[in-house]
Amino acid sequence: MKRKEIIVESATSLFASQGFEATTTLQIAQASRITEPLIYYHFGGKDELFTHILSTAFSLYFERFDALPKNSSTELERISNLFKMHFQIAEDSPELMRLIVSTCPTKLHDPESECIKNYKKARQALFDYFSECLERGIETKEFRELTVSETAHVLVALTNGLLRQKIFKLADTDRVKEATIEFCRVSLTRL
Amino acid sequence: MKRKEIIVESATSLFASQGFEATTTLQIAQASRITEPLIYYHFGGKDELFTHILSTAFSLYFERFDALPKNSSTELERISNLFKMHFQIAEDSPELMRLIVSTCPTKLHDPESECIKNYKKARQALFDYFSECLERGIETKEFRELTVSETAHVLVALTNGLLRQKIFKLADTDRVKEATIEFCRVSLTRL
Amino acid sequence: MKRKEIIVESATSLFASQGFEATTTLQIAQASRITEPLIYYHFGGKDELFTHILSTAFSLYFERFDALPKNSSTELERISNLFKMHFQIAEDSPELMRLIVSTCPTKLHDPESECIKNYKKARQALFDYFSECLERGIETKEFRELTVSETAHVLVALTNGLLRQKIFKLADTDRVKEATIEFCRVSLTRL
Amino acid sequence: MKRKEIIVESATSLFASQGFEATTTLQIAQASRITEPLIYYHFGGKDELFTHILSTAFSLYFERFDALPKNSSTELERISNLFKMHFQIAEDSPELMRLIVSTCPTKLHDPESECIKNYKKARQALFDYFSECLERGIETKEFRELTVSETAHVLVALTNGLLRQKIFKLADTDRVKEATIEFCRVSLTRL
DNA sequence: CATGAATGAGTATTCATTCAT
DNA sequence: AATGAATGAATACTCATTCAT
Repeated sequence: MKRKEIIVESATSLFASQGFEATTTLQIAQASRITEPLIYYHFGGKDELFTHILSTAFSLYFERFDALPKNSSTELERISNLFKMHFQIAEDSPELMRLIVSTCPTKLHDPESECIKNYKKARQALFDYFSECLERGIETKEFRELTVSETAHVLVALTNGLLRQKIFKLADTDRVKEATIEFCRVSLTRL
Repeated sequence: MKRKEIIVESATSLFASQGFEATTTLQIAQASRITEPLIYYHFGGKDELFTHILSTAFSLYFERFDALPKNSSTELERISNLFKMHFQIAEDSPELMRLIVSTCPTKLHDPESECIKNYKKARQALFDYFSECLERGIETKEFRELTVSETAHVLVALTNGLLRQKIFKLADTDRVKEATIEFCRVSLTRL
Repeated sequence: MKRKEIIVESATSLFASQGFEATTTLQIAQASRITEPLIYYHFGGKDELFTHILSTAFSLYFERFDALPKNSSTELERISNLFKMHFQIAEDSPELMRLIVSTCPTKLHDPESECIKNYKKARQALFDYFSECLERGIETKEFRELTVSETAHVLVALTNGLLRQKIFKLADTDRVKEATIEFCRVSLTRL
Repeated sequence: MKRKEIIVESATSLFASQGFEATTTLQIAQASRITEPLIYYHFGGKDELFTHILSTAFSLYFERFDALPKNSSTELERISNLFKMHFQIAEDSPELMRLIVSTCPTKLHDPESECIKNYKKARQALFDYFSECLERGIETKEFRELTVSETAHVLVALTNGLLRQKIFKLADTDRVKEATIEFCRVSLTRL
């Protein structure tokens, strides 16, 4: 593996576990078994390195998001797909996801940061996805009558809560995944 | 207001918006219009001050939690009460709640920290509360047959997700509150 | 002597002999027998410390300039006074003068710097002083007919050249002072 | 133009405007559109590059100095020639001259440096030239009786002051040149 | 209760320089 | 002749903390 990639890996791991501020360039250098200036040579600085990693994380997230099947036999299946995708991405790239869910809030005071822009974009994508599913589901009588926007917000919150639970290993997730889908199925479908 | 209290207020605000690491004792001192040594006189240091504030935050949380009515006519109402309590506390003490939800994850690597202990304790309390409600509800046929533990985890995740949504002002929350309760009502109760 | 003053002294000496860029905060700290952060406590940084010293130097210069007797029996005496003043100030405060003549040019590319502003102000004062002397001298027939502005520029250049000669100890200055006055006397007066 | 020459040009410009210390090899490389190691390939390092440029500057200076006509009808003309030569060289090679007059003083603390050696050599040449002119002029009664050595120092100072004035564009120089020669003519020649 | 002065230990960053290719 | 990658040594500056008063 190239040294540039090693730096990214070490830094991702450190940022994810300690946060941006608590991670020093020296720690990154030592974890990568290189010297500090090389970080500057390849990435220009701590901030840029962080931004680089974060944009990788978001790219991965949006990639997975876009790869979701556009059409399914039922809207419940599409909702279920989204939940599963989140469980999966948290399993595949726990550190990158952790970076997103736990480091971004620290930077919320700067609404111009790439971090926050992507964070909001992701939230919006989630909201739009759920809204569309709900609307279509109601139209086709798959779902009961419900307030689309509000319920979409509930589902977004649920998704985020579950993602955190998984990332921070706060609960056995496999069976929770089933329960989540069942929970939503009952709530959304007519009977 | 006493200077000691002023320090606590300024520090809470700074810690909540910037995080622990990014907040300096100088910032706290300037925001409080006092000098740095006074922080040491009153609290012994930055860590102690943070711990002090955080324990206040958790005290407040557990206080509200314990103040929830033990008995209600229905278990759904008890669940509803818990949601409402979270919406309320996020409204009353946004900074303290923000401190809990966004600063604690940064400290997760140190499982011995007071922060993490309380965080897990709070999660457990939430889980136990939901578990009890679900069990009782199933017993009394108020709720349908469902897997208690898993569903409790779903409800915990939902609660956390909603709390974040409220704290970071990511959605209009009043109507989301109603939608949440309705969402759960339909999912949990028998038809 | 207070530590703050010690820092100023050491820094002046180092800046004067090595220039701004080549002088490090560590050198200043060691020469002052204090630690680096104290420089930041008292002066805010290397730049501010330099600016502080430089403004002291210019204050001293303008003070001496303003203290020159406004009226003399002859204009030649006034010109002579100005030369003597420069020889004197270079003798009394060689380091401060050295700072002005050798460090300012390095900063010429930033025309907004306090350094350059003062440098130009000093040049202008010199030019105005000589111009006035020449004008009056011509009026009273003390001096021959000559082009005031151009000759003033010559005298300014001469002053600067002499100041440098003295500061950098490039010539025995006592007798040069006499020769300078004599040189100008012959050139300016009629016969 | 060869890359080696481009480096010299860029470096000259940067050294002249910012000084030696404030100029980095990276700046030179970027200004030359080459990479840093090439500087080392061609010149061995920053110091050597600087020395190379400086010796070019002094070569140019001494060349012009030596090219001055050895004999003239009057000594005043020879003095005038020297002044004119300085005005001319400052016009032809402002950056090289600027390097000499403003960078050398920074290095004065190291009397062994090539820079200082040349600087003193140039001063001495100037002094000798003026001394010879004055001596001969007195002998031939072209000049009045005056103290040769001291007056030579005055003329050296004047030359330096004028050179600076020109280099740093502090005065309109064409008419100052005339005034300088006239100023000296009146002062030196018998009535 | 409060502060001015002071510092040890870091912290991100820069710079001249080297080396393998 | 030229460069991408890499580094040792330094550099300005920060921070939590202490202490005498």
